[in-house]
Amino acid sequence: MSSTTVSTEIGSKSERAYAAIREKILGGEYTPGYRLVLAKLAEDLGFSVVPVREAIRRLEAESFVTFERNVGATVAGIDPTEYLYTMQTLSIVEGAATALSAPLITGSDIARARAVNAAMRESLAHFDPIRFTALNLEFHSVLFENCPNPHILDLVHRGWNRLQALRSSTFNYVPGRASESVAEHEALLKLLESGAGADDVERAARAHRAATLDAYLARNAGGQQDAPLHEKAPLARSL
Amino acid sequence: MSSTTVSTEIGSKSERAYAAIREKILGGEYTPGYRLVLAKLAEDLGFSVVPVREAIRRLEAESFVTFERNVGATVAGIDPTEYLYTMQTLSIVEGAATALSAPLITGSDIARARAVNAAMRESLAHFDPIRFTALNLEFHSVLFENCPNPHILDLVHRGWNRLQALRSSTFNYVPGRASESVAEHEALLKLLESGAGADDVERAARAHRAATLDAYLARNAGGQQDAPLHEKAPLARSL
DNA sequence: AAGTACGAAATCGTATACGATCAAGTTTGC
DNA sequence: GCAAACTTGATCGTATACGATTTCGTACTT
Repeated sequence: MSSTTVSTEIGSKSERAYAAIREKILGGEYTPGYRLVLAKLAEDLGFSVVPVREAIRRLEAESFVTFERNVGATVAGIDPTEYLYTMQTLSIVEGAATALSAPLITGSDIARARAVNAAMRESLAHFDPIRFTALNLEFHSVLFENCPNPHILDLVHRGWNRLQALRSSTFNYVPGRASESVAEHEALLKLLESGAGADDVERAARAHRAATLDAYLARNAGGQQDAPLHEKAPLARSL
Repeated sequence: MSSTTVSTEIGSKSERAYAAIREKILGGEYTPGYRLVLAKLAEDLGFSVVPVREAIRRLEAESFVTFERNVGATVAGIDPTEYLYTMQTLSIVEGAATALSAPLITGSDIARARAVNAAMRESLAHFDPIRFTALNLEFHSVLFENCPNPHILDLVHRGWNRLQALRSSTFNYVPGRASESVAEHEALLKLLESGAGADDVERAARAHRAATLDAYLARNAGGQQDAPLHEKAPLARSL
């Protein structure tokens, strides 16, 4: 990243520290469980502890790290329950955002989404999950970014960030689900082209995400420690 | 000066500063537009500027104040557009929370809600809008607090906080709407007693909030500066 | 008289220092 | 040998100080 940040560094040090730490978490340099020590971070990043502390508190608010008083911060880990909560919440807010976007979507938007979906199918054939995940975000972005309510849009972005923080692309991988997803994308586009009502769009968008979650839950049900998730599984399907 | 850290005081100073400032905003001591100067706040509260700054940043994240670099924080004001965004977002997340709570609700929950609703009707007869607003939160809390997804519940709480920060109880007052609201509450309770499905509960909960928003929009449409809100009005009804 | 340049006051942003608190390892008493 | 109390090391929490930035008033120019 950084794309040649010119000599005049933009933003306050708190903001730069936030961005830097966030990148290192998402980039995998700081793996879940890694302890983020203020003094060490400040040393590494070249800042003082105060802006680093502010960055950490912000990352805590966005659930990238957990924070314990007088103990410190650790990178948030992969937790099946958290994954379920996040996916369910995202199914709700993203469904709403997509429905609110639908009336404003243009033909060229749909064309672009269709091109992205084609690229997804291709990346699937080449076994490139990284690219697939990136394209998946791009596809859905086209569908929800026209949402005229910035609060809802913000919640959607937070949800996607959280999924990234959970490393869901490798975490929730379920064989066969990816190709299903591509097919559902095409169905979604057809629905939008047909000028369907907001309710139908919302339902379809929710169902799409719920299907991914269900696939994950179904796989885990066959696994070993299935008690806690089974108990909450109905939540995934109820909406 | 903090030579004797009295054990009665709990939480870090940042947290206490946050709580104190938040109370003063909600209590009306700091009205919208009021400039929150770090040094002055620190003086008033008896803390140093660092924890106060942290508190301010947190309040900013929750939209209680707006913050501008090198300028400072001001208490967020009443903005019809923000009100619309907040109500619409709340209709979505609260609708979902209520629907997810519905299967877990007990008979005594419903009895309590009904009692609260009776008190609302009474406070309406005595022209006590403060009490009415407080009871309204209590009523809805009974309906959504069983939501097993803490992320969604958190979003609902943020929405209600935001409404408080906007002072919606006086801001959005529409004659006649309050009594309608009480009637809709009873209908909601009957729906829950009938064991309706999650979809129906969600729709009803959304419609209840959308009706309040609609009443506000309808009143404002007859007002003076109606252009910007009219443009966004369809959003309110679409979900 | 209006607009601009400049300077002083106000305020935020961050560095540094030190006290407070917690976890863990070590000693002591039984 | 084991448990409880103590010591120690690491880390956070906050106060204070100072530099950076913006704002606003004032004088100067046109």
